[in-house]
Amino acid sequence: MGQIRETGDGTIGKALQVLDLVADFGRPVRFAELQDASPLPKATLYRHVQALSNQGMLRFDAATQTYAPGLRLVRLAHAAWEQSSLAPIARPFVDALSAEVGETIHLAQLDHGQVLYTDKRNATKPIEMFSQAGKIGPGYCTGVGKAMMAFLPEKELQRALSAQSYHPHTPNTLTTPQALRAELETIRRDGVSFDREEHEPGIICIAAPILSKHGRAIGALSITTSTERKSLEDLAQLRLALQSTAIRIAEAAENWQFPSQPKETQP
Amino acid sequence: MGQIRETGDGTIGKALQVLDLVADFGRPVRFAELQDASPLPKATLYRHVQALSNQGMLRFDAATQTYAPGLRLVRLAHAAWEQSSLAPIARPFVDALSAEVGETIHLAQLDHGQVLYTDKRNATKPIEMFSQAGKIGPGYCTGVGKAMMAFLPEKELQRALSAQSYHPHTPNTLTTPQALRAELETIRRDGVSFDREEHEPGIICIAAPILSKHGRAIGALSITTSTERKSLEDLAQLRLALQSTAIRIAEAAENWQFPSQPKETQP
DNA sequence: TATGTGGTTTCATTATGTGAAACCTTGTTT
DNA sequence: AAACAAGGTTTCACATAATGAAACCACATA
Repeated sequence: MGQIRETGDGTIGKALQVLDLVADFGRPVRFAELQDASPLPKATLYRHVQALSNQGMLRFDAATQTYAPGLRLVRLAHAAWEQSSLAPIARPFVDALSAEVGETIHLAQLDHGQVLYTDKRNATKPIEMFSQAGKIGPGYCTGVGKAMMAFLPEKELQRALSAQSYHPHTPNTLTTPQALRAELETIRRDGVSFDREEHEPGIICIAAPILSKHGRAIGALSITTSTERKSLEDLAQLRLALQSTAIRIAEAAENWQFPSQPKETQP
Repeated sequence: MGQIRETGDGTIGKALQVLDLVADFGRPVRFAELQDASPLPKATLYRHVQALSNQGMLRFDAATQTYAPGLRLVRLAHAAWEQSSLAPIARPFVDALSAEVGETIHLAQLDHGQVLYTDKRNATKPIEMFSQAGKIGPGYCTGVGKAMMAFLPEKELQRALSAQSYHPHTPNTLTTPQALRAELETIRRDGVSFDREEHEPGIICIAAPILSKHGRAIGALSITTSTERKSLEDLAQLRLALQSTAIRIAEAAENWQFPSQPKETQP
């Protein structure tokens, strides 16, 4: 949702701000709507929208006179997903865990204090694509979000803490930075986090961070279920399976060198 | 001032060109590599790469001193995939076809003369995400590419024809615009296209365009298999299933109105 | 210590983006 | 039909912001 990103990278920053704006609408938008939502003056906005459309970053539908994010993004995201996300490395491990526990699995990474889902396995519906990957979620009330925030260096943590909305999605939602910080302390000790119906009623999960060798959270993994199917105690039983998968993903990530790395010539 | 034809859209175009460049490397790249591959002068390139990194469109890995496409793209692509691609609309139909024929299904759209895959169902491996969607392929030697090009208006067709590389991937590849144009003529009559091991030896497919009510190709659908599993004649048997699915997707797309369209909004 | 390669910053120059306002275009009201 | 309004596009004088040659820095390797 309303994602505030530092502007100030000149024209490029402004143009990308426009791109975000269109994406955040979640539906095709008319120019006038963009104008209302953007601080940029009409003419500037117009030219940027124009340039982005020319470039395929936006798609202009002549019939409805609306702009939507363009297909070029899908192409670029393919590269991003393969290179900048944990997903390709984690995939076999996630597959195995999915088969083992038979519940919904999420793989997530932190992006500017928000949770970005980069992979998913659904127990019942086997096929999930961009419809799930690329989705964003809040950090303060999801298992993966809390698991990652718990292992953030103080400076980044502060930024992340203040970037949260603390909207009370359910009675269980943590609604203050203080409460969240206390919870993160516990999570840091335990090594796992729980979502106790904090985001959606009836939905619970257990999550574990994927830690680099320096103890930084590079992602998180979760097992999600509904209160109808399982209890929090049931989920706690899966802790070992979850954590060992998370650790194995971390190891794989550490050893990961991109195919044909332009390394120094070997002796 | 009367100038030579501009290559891009000013600064925005150049920056996106840089983004493409990084993505096309397919692996993390050093600055110097980009410099070699880009016409932009060092300083300009540097600043653009800098701005894109700040903005999360690129990710700079301090350890390896390399740039890779950033996660922000994944988030944006999610929106693009949902709004600008046929995939969400086509999904249930693709599911059904996949279940019916038990072979690999591709959904593709045309993007600047190139084939952009926006969905896939694999008979054997059920899970495919960004690893497949977002991939691009050539237009002149794939079933979906030819199916879509066959229903392009002349002007766009010419551009698409001249955008092809005509690299002879196999002995069966069509290697001239003339040969391709003739083939497209046939396809336009038949309503389906075949890939007769033109892209990869042993891989064949049957594809059908997804046509708008004006006869424009808005996408294509294919059933792919290997010569070991099936023959071209076998694939031809699936023509009806394929075409009826394509038609149903086209209908669904025509009737598609984005949820809560901002039609008239004055109270 | 020299030498080279990869990366960052400077600075004068001007191309480029900027934004108020005028201007079309299309659809609606009187 | 005329008048109006809203949405969208173009103009133009101006100043910001991008440019690119070259200098500079950091850190390797010889």
